[in-house]
Amino acid sequence: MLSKKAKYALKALLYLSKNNLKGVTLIAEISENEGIPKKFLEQILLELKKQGILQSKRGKEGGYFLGKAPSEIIIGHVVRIIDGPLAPIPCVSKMAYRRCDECVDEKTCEIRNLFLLVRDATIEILDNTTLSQLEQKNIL
Amino acid sequence: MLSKKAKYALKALLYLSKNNLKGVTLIAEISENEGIPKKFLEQILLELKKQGILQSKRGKEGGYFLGKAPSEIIIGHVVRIIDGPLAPIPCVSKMAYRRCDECVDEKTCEIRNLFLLVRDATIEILDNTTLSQLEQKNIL
DNA sequence: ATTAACTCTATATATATAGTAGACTAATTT
DNA sequence: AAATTAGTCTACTATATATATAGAGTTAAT
Repeated sequence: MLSKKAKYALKALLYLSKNNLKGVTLIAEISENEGIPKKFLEQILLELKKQGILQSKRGKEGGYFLGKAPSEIIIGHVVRIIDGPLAPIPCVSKMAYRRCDECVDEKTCEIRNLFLLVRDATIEILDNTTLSQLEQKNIL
Repeated sequence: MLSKKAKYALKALLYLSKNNLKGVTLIAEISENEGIPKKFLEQILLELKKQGILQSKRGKEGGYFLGKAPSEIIIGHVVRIIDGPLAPIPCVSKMAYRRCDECVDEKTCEIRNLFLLVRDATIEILDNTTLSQLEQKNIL
């Protein structure tokens, strides 16, 4: 499940990507144009900045801009920053593995082996899509 | 994300499938063997019964048993019964579609078009796996 | 000095998840 | 018929997560 927070993050990144040549962009501008609550968006952008996805300029004439090229920003990475692991259950997570309490033998757990496939399919898509590729998806 | 409830449901179905020839199985037995809280499991099995996945016999000598053959029980169906839609966002859901509040043009929404792929990949796996196939997954 | 804009921490509210409790109903055994 | 066993149903509670909101603090340009 993609949270609204993560969806907002992706919307903001798309907006920033489209406006990247113009220099910095205000949080308020993104908020208004994309319909995202401003104070909520502040937190999201700050987190993306701390993770190196974005950069910012403070004070008057300040704003946000991309921290790297759109072709270098991986969607899976962004979603993980905001929502945590992509894995549908903790026991199939690479980044935040956690054993199941009840599980006797993980290797033979049928449910785990099935949802490993789901994880792999999800990761395959999201870790192989960059922000610049995402921009192209506005046409079917 | 697969909830613990849905994982419990799948564990219970696997257990019932393995014991299907023996006749009925007690909730208490499944609970003890699979480490699932009994009263919680009651609710889960009841829901699966209402949806035709399971059948039960009440009173003394009663218990649960599969409502159809393991090869007829689709894992995607079970997960939907317990957790709701498989779609990662409501706007890509077939069974529980809901438009996004902020979305201007859904067809050109890049995020939607990307997560349609994720949905399709997930559905492809879960709707093409039956309970009998899941049983086979205990070997790698 | 003033203003604009990002930064940081705390708090609030709503919803979902996970689990518990107890009374009720049905079927079997004695 | 009574006792026992086992599923059925409804309500409740606790905790966590998601979705914000508030406000004081910091930085940089004019």
